[in-house]
Formats: sequence, structure tokens, C-alpha cells
Amino acid sequence: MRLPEARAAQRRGLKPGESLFLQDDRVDNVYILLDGWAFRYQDLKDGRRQIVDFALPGDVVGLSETAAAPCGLEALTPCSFACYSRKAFFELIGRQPAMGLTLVQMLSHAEARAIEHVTSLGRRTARERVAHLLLELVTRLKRLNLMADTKSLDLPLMLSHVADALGLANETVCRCLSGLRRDGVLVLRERRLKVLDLRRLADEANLSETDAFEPAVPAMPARRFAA
Amino acid sequence: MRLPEARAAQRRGLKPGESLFLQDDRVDNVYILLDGWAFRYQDLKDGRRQIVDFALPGDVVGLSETAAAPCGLEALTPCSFACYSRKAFFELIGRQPAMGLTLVQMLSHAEARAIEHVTSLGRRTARERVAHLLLELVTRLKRLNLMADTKSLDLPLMLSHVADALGLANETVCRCLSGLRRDGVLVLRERRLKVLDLRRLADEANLSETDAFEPAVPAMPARRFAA
DNA sequence: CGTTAGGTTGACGACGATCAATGACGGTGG
DNA sequence: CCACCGTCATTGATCGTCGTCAACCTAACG
Repeated sequence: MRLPEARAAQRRGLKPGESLFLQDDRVDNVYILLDGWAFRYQDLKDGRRQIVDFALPGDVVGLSETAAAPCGLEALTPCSFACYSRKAFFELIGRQPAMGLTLVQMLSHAEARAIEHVTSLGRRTARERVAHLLLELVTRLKRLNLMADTKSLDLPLMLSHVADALGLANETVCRCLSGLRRDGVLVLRERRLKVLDLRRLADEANLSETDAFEPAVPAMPARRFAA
Repeated sequence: MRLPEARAAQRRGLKPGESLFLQDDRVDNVYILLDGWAFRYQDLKDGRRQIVDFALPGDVVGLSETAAAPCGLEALTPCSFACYSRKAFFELIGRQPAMGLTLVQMLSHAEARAIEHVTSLGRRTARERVAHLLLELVTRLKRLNLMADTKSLDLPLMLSHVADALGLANETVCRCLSGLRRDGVLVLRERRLKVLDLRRLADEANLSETDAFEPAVPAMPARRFAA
């Protein structure tokens, strides 16, 4: 699933807080996030902000941003992207059928996340949302083999990011995290998360029937895009 | 953008309330909704339900439902689907590059809707959500040339569908609709919606900077899949 | 007619937003 | 070294939107 042509692809770097593109921008390129964390967000006219998704290494962005991007993309940490013209990207896919499959799988995962996100915002309580988001991030990082040790990891997020992702106020997120800490589920301090009881976290998240998060994820055989 | 092969494709019908597939099902086919309304939904373990998206004629479903479907699909009205094996579908796409483009466009639109949906649930008030959903449906139907006259249309939705789509209680939806009617924005009775003031409805929806819904949609040159 | 499903309206309570004060850091300049 | 910020986290007090519970209405149907 590696892209041999990838070496030829343009690179693009981003510092924390910088944007790859803004909401409403015309986006002609397709990007693959090689390293770092970023997020996609949408702004309302009155200033309220909604974070739509977090992008992690291997994720593809820009594919759906055809004419005018429905949302902007901003870096959380220093990021580096491989960047293809839309045309070149599709040619690449066309030449490597296996890559097409991987792409479809990734888009499927992204949509599954979007669906879970909608369900969270629509039907879960504040505490459930917080637990669900943390569980999702832990699961994704595990699949990417990107967790420092098994239990703890760095989250380059401020309260306001979590709040904007979950449709909550900062203070509410803070209270939920305090609660989860008091109850011995996790510790989150100084941007570092330690999950003390994964099963318990999953219970708190009030999962849908579908998503079986934790169960010994079998190391994800299919590789992500990488370059 | 028509599919000549489509005549050969299997058909599948559905009566209101029936499901094409359930959450967690393995879905091997890709379906194109030829006629009717349906919705995709996700259930939580405690019974709460979230409607994720509404499917209208021309929409593709099943693409992202690779291993275990993240959500079920249920018919609102009598529906008919063209149904392809995943393999046949991709062959079809492979043979007709233009179709691939159309597909990408449709997936982009679907994702844009998902993003707007997330924003609605996360950051919009009850009244804004209701207005936004109605505006979205009106816009989609216009593009499909599926509106009876310019101003009014049939919505095969119960209060509970709107409520489950917007993360609200039936009573809240009812109150919002009463309010919008009182204020002369629209009339919704007996499953029939009449928009009295489209611009006003757009204001009520508190649109994101991005989505310019109403502005004289130029009849959507690109055709949807059809068979 | 009686029954049932769905819509409508009111009363009340709860969850989470808002406002405000305080604390913990890290950076900057005197 | 330490006063002075600015940013972000934390906690408490109060308020408002929306969920819940309940009663009633209407239309469809046997």
C-alpha cells in the first residue's frame, strides 16, 4: 500500500494554529497527512465553531473539498503533508487497484466516525460524549501504533478543542473530565492522558450496538497510505 | 451519466418501515435508490435512536458499509433500489471514468451534508436545527426536480423522524414548527410543507459561512446516477 | 362508535450554558 | 530574581433551553 511515486509528491508543512485551507476555499489538491495532528472545523456566522473531525497520520484530506471546502483544516501540532493534484491522485489510484481499496476502506472508516459523531452530538450526554471521543482517539492511535505505552498518550488538545468537537462548553468538558478522574477511569493532566480502566471507559461512552472499540483490535493488517 | 448496464442490475423493493439492512449487518452490495425516501439510523444500546441521513432518489448506499454496517437503512415510502455486487459496481465505475467523477461528487455532497449535520447538532438551537433540516430537504428536492410546485412539497416524515434526526424530543420539534408557522415562515400540515418565505427560513437556519443554499440553484447540470 | 397512532399544548425539572472568581503556569521585562 | 502579564484550567452560582410527563385533540380505521 505504499506509494512509490510518493517521493515525487510535493510536501507542505504547517505549524500549530496554521491552516491548510479555510472554509469556502477552493481546494484543488488532495493531501495525505504524514505526521502530526490536525482538525477540520466549520464556523457559523455568529462565531460559534464546530470541530468536525480530527486528522491523524495517514488520513486523506481534500478529497471531498471539491468546489468550496465545507470546512477548514487547522494544525494542532507541527504537521507535514504529501500533496497531489487531484488529477495526479486519481491517476495514482487508477494505476494501483490495491490503493483504491485502501482508499475506500479509509473513507468508510471516516464515514463511520462521522456517523458516530452525529450520534454522540444528538443522543449522548456530556459525559458520554467526552468518554466516547477519548475512546475513539485511543483506538485510532492504537491502530496506528502511535501510542507511547499501552495506557498513556499525548493529546495535543486544549479543553476548547474537545468542547468544540462535542458541542459543549469548556467548563462542562472540564467537569466531565474531573468526574471521570474522580471515578478512577482516567487521568488527564498536562496534555497527557492515561486510561486506567478501558472497559469502564467504553461503558461510560454508551457505545452504539455497532462499534466494538476496544476488543483486542487485531493490529489492523491493512496499511494506511504513507509516503 | 446514465448506466446502460443498469437494465441488467438486480432490483430490490422496500415497503415503508422495512429495512434494506440493519446496523451491524454485513453488506456486500452497493445500492442506488431509484425511487422513494429512506433514512439511515443508528441505535444506542439503551434504545435511543439517531437518524444519520436521509436518502433521496439517486443516492448511493452501501458503499461505506464494508464489514459491518455502521447504521441501518429503513424506507420511509415505498422504495426501489438498483443493486450491484460491490465488484460489479467498481467494474462499472472503472469502465466509465465520468461515472467515477459523478460518484466522487455525490460522496462529496454526502460528506458536506454530514458536516452540516454535525454542526447543527453541536452548535445550533432547536429552532435553527429544524429550519436547517427543512431547508436542506427543500434544496435537495429542488436539485432533483422533485418538488411538486415551487413552494410546497410532500414530506413523508413523522415528528419522530425529524426529532431523531435532530437530536430533539418530538414535543420540541412540534413547538418549533408551531413557532415557525406562527411567524409566517412556513406551513406544515398533513405531511405537506409549504415554504412561505425562503430567505427567512435561511436566516432562521443560521447557516454556516459555507453553505449558500437557496441562491438560484442553477439547475444542477451534473446528473445523478439513474437507471 | 371505540380504538389507536400521531400531533399539540402545558407544567415542571434537569442538564448544561453562562457568568464570575480564582488558580496554575510560562513568558517577558524591569 | 521577581513583579506583571496572558493564557488556560478549575470550581462555584445562577439561568435558560429543552426533555419529560401528562392531558387532550384529531383523523383513520375496523
